[in-house]
Parts: sequence; structure tokens; C-alpha cells
Amino acid sequence: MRLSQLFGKTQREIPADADTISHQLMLRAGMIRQLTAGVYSYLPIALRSMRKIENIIRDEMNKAGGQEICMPVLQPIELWEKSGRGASFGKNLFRLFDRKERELALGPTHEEVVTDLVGRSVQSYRDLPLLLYQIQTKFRDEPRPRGGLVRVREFVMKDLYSFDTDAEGLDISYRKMVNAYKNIFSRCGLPVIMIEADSGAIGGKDSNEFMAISEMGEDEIIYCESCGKAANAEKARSIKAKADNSEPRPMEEVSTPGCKTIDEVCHYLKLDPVNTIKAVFYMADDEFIFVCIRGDIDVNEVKLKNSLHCSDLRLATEEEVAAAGITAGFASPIGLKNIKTVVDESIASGTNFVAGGNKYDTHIKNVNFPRDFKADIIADIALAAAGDGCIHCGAKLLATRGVEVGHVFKLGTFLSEKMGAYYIDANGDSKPIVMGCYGIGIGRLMAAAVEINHDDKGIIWPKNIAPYQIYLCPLFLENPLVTEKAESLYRELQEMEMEVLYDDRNESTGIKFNDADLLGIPLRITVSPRSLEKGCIEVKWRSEKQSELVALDKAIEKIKDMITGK
RNA sequence: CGGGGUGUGGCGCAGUUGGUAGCGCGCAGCGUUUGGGACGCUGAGGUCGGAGGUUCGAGCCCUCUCACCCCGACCA
Repeated sequence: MRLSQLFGKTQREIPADADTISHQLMLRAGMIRQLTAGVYSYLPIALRSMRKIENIIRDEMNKAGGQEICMPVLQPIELWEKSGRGASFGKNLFRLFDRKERELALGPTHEEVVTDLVGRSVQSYRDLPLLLYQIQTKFRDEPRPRGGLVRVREFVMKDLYSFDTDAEGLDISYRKMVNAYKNIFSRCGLPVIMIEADSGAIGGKDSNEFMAISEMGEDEIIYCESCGKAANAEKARSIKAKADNSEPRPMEEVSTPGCKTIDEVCHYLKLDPVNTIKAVFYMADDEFIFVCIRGDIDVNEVKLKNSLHCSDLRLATEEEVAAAGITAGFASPIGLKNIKTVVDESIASGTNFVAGGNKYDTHIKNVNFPRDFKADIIADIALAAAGDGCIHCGAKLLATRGVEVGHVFKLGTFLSEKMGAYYIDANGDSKPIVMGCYGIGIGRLMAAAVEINHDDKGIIWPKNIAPYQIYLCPLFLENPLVTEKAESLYRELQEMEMEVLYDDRNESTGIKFNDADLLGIPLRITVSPRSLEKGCIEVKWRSEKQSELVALDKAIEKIKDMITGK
């Protein structure tokens, strides 16, 4: 490709509304253009990289036994009503009406369609297992798109669905996918870690995310350096500091004037937060929920939501708290009536806590569970934090951030039962197909790769997903020798099917080198009068500082070796 | 949905007490240049996000509205 003809100019200025590195670099490199919030056009450079990624994914999916299909983006709303997930997707589902006023959705994912499809065609256990995938555009009306391609409303995703006769079969499919995913990310030059993840309200047992470690990532990862276990903070469990565990003593009211927060109470009574009970109030599908957790621990709302089996969870407003008859700042679980109470396990494992007195300026000492108050639900709803103990090996946990580039789920039979996807087993019995689903966001993967592989000059593409392999950069084009040599190199490299971006623009050296660095093509070849005088050209890896002189007659061979060998 | 911010040429920005819309980059032409975003001259390009209002006069003041960005909420 001749750079003079490439659609998508580089630009020097950083666009004002991009503040993640990958977004800035992709805009400056002329790769993407935003149309509206969370919706982008992909220009040739970006598309080439995405096609590379897609083809790596295709290759690994096919190797794992996947068959590629293509399913509709436009989906009848009935399908979503049938699965019951229209409600749980809620406003994230793009909805529209056709001319007959029939309601449709733009697919945010394809479990419904694929389950319907497979349910209609699979009849026997002999038809299973089955691995079907597609690389298709998804639509999700995200409340807040952000970070360039990191979170968007229209995006291309590879989604594979596995169909097995039983849980053992699902385990095998799942392992195949995990293995394929590891290969994919490794081939894309993107270091990822696989972590335990929450499967959401609908998922089955197991779920893992593949995270690219990056400060701009949206997810917090809690991990253990000593045993290597890692989990999304939404899911992570940890060993918390020990609370008092002495013999329960009788309750005792104490005056705590103006002490509304745990910090104030602890300071006033000279206590450690570990020995206090914190009350937090939520609305779960419009039901008021009283949550008790130790003063030193934060509530993990995902865990709480899972333990309540609700679809909507949010903090209660001050008005709602007051309406429930609770004295804010001095709330007490003792003597609660007709309010659903969730107690964190941390409360059950300690004694003699300080809790609110349910009247102003009063707390109660020596509160013990379940002696003094009851719980409707006792569960682990604690947010794991850096510094906690690892539940596997006891070492101190660490925290970092990551971009979720892949997610695998064991769905089980929930959807197949809802959608009527059954098969006949060897005994002639009808059984629901056991499902799994496995996704990779293409654009997000590319953004993560840029985020992780760059320097202050620009992108440094991993070789396998680079839009081009070679940046052919002649200097002083008015010199006929330079032009002649560059043109012949371009021709020869193309004949060898090398991917060459040829900077045939009559620009100054600075512009050309800076664009080469910005675009981040792995190998730069410089043709200039200075090196031609020595009978040489220069080659330089984007990832390295030093260039190397290569004799003209050895050039093609050397370039070929560099591209294929390294 | 809550909080914060920004809308002026393709990009980045300035625009004073209300008085003929400017700068840098980029773009087009000509010339000089060229080993890390060169220089001179000439030129094109703007319903100042939109609507309403105040005023002799609004980019600037008032009201409403829309869009985009960031934090949070949300998020298979």
C-alpha cells in the first residue's frame, strides 16, 4: 500500500476527548473515527489489524472443532421474552419496530438465536457435542461507553457456543476453549491472565475472564503472587483480619454523641473497625434490604445481588432509609421487624461487636449474632481487598486492573430448558442440552494490544496482528536513485507477498519517521542517499533503537529472514 | 440516572466591559528545503452545537434544549 493513497491520515494533535492512550494513538494513527457515542468507523489500518486478530481466532476455533456460522443481528423480541433475558438486559437491549409494528432487538449476544437454531436441528445425542461460532457485530446500549474501543455500543465479537449431552461433556468443551483462548492471546502478542469471574445472574457454575493487565482497565483483579490464583474483585474471596472471639458478654448501651460513621465510633470508643458492625441499606427490586457487615469490610454488591437473586440492586436513598424507620448513622439490626436482613459471614465468625443503637447518639456494645438479632440470609458478601489473606495459600493478596478481552461461561441447561433445546439420549429420554458460551471482543483486544504495546512515539504492534509487516521509508525522493531503489524494493517485496506500507510521500524526514513510529509497523526499511552510497539500506525494528545497515544485494533475503524468522 | 466538564474552520485552541470572528497545525498553489513533525509568499475553508429571548447590535448576557467527554451508578 502506498501511504500517499491510504485512507486515514495521521495527525499530530491529540484529539481533546480521548484520554486513554489506545484511543489517542488509534485516532492519531488514522485508524478509527467516532460517529457517535460508542460507535466507530474502522479505517483501513485498523481493519487490517482486526482481520489479523479474527483470522487467528478463526484458526484456533477451527482447530478446537468449532464450525463457523453467521446468525442474524436482527432478532424478534419474542425470543428474548422466551428466555426471560429481555428483562435482565433491560435498557442495554436496543429495541426497534418494523413496519408492521412488530418489536425487534439488535442482538447484544446470540445465545437465544443459537439455542433456538440448535434446538430445532439437534435431535439425538449423536448430534452432540457441537461447537458453533461466529464473528459478528453486537449491539449493546451501554449506559456509558468509554475509553475509545474499550467499551462501545456497537462492536465485533467472536462468540462460540458449546452444546453437550452432560456436565462432563461441557467440562471438555470448556477446557478446549480455555486452551484455544490461551493460544489466541499468545499469538496476538497480548499477555493475559485467566481469572475467576462472576457468571452474572443467569450463568452457570464456572466462569473465567481473560484479562490484559492495564491501569486503564475497568475491572479490578485480586490476585495472589505466591500461589498464582486470581479473581475478579466481583468474585474474589479472601481471609479477613480476625475479629474478637471471646465469650459473648451481655449487651450494653453506650453513648456515642455525634458518631455516625464507623471511623467516628472507633475513634470515640477506641475500637478497631474489625469489632464493629456496619449497616448498609439497599433496594433490591423495590424491596428494602438491611445489610450487616463488619466495619472494616466493604460490601461486594455483585455477591449481594447473587445472594438475593434479584435483578436490580442499588443503594437505598436517605428517604427510603428514613421510611423504613431507621435512624441513619445509628442503625441497628437488633429488633428489626419486617425488613429483610442479610448478614455477612464475617459477623457470624466474631463476637462482642459494637453496633448501632437505633436511636441518636447511641451504640450497643457486645452485640452477638445470632443471639441478639436474626438474619434472613447469611452469605459471603464481602469485598476482597489487597492486603487480605489468600484463601488458597494464606499469602497477602494484591490488586491490579485489567481489560476483559475474553470471557468463558458454563451456562448449563438454563437456556436450553427455556428455549426448548432438548435431545434424546441413548435410553430414549429427552434431556436439555448442556451449554457453554465463549466470547472475545475483537476491537477491545486490539485496543488492549495498543494500550500495552506502545511508547511515547506511538504504537508498537505485536508482529502477528500488525496491519503491515514492513514500513518502507525512502528519504529524499527527488534523488532518482532513492526512488528507483525504493520502487524496486516495493515491487519485489510485494511479489513475495510481504505486507508493505510504502511511504511514497514527498515529506521531510522527521514527518516520515514520526509517522512510522506512530503507526508502529514492526520493521522499518530506510532507503536514503546516505546509505545507498555505501551500497546499503537500513533496517530497524520498531521495538528497538538501533538500525542496521544491509548490503543492497542481501536486502531482500535479510528482510525475509527478519519477517519470517523473528 | 447522580456529579463534573466541553461545544468557535479537518485537528488543537484564543476571543477583554456586548461593536466587522482570530491564531497554530493541517489543506491547496508557488518557491527554497529535507537523517526525527523545516521556511517564505499566496489562498480556500466558520449557520460560533441548536431554538427562543434581551439589545440599535450577541461567539460573549438570559431561558430552554441537544451532543460529546470524565467520575460514579450500570455492564454476560
